[in-house]
Amino acid sequence: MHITLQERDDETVDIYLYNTLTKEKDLFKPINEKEVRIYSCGPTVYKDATIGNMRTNIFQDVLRRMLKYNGYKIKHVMNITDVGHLVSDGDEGEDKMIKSAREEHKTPLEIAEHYTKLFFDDLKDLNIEIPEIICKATDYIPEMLEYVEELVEKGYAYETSTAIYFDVSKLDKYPVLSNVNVEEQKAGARVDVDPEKKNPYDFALWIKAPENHLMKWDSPWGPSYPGWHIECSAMSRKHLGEQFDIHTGGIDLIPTHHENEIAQSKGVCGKIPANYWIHGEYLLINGGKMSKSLGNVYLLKDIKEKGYDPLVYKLLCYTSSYRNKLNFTWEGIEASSKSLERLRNGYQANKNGTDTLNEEDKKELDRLENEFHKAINDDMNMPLAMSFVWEVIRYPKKSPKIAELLLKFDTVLGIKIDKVEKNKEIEIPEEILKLVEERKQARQEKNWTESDRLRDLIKEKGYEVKDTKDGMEIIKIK
RNA sequence: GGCGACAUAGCCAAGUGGCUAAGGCACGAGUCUGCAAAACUCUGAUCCCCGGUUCGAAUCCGGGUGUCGCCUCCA
Repeated sequence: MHITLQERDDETVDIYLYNTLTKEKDLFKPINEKEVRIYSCGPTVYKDATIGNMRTNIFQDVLRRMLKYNGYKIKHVMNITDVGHLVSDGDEGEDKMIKSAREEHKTPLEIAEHYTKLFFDDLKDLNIEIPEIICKATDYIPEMLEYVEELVEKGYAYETSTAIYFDVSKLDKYPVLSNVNVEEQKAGARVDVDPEKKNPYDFALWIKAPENHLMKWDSPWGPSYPGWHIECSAMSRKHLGEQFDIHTGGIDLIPTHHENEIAQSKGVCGKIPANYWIHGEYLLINGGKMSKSLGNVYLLKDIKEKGYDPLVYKLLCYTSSYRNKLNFTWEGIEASSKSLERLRNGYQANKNGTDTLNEEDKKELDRLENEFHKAINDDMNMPLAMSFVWEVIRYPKKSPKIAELLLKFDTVLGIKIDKVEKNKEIEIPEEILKLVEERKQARQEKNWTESDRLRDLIKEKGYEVKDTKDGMEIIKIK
């Protein structure tokens, strides 16, 4: 077996990634042989991140982990948007940060700090690796300004009384990711667009600030602030250069944010910044979209409050491809919760296993390891990959060698397969412990009627007692 | 109105022309155990409908039907 993680060797398996640019699964070849450079559009920190947001972060985490499994080093950049993301993507309305600040009676900075912290708490709960570089938009104002000035110099931008706009008609092709006919769409364009815009699809690079605007900076155009798209272009160029390997985000970012990022990049250097654009699909709630008006917005906190390990949600995400809509239901969470428990039990069984593996076993486990590898490399086919994990879990022999293999799989899965849940006993109240002790006594006396009565009584009080070969196990009923 | 996705066993879901259509959860049967739990074993689908291409299709093409998403805020 070759269960130790090592440098890329002769067992290299090709990686295929579905690329929104080509609409195909493309063979992945990084620009640099050893290091993959990734940029991910991170959160706008004006409200709680939903489990939908987290689904995107989970798929990005799997991408990182899969690449590392293949021996690559990663340079992953994620931005934190703390300015410039307006309520409407049509460059209208107020800044989300400012709106949130007003509503919560805080400063934009306080809002940003608050929600940034919550965001990272969620990542930690989900065992999501933190990107190598995290960058806040407000820390890169000079870089953004420079970028806009370059676009103005090169003739891709123009000034109106309210903003500096990008002129999409200067590009050879404007929407490159989606099939939209700009000419046809012009007729139905929004009515209340800025009449000074040259083309309906022109977007704001830099916005002139009204008198008492909370977040503004000095610029050649007076006190002003950045548009939403410029931050990603400026920060990705700063940290990853004009061209890097992979750009990720949620599927909703395609038509506006990512098209505009590409437009900016093409304007400044004539290139599409990333070779592979990977987008995660939506999470649905009970078959429909998640929205505030339907009252079905869930946070990771909600899952935790029901007593589930947050990693149950991560495992739920693995039941479907990141490119398919995934329907969130509590039934699904319960199913994944059972699965996680069984995976962890299976790991422990192997860790304590004493079977010796013969050549045939090793061959079969090698086969499963290889199948797993092929599955994750095939555009992160986690449902398929999981089927091989289960085959390893169900393997008739139990051995620490197999536990090692499962740990190797977990470098990609990140579900803490070696976690042992023993912490719950701490919370058991005195009263219950007394009943448990009485029941233990009854069992020793083989007084089964009394023993069962006490078990029922304990259950009525909200705890479940199970007899295992290592003694009694008490858990709180959800 | 424009663009797009999806439709596989009770539920979730893999599968992109050809071995007996993965896997998980639930249900049922059984082994084990004082019983229960856990663990383990066994059990289920011809792939929305119609037509076509092909020696051969869940997989390709055409036409339906249905569900959902985007174009306006959202990962």
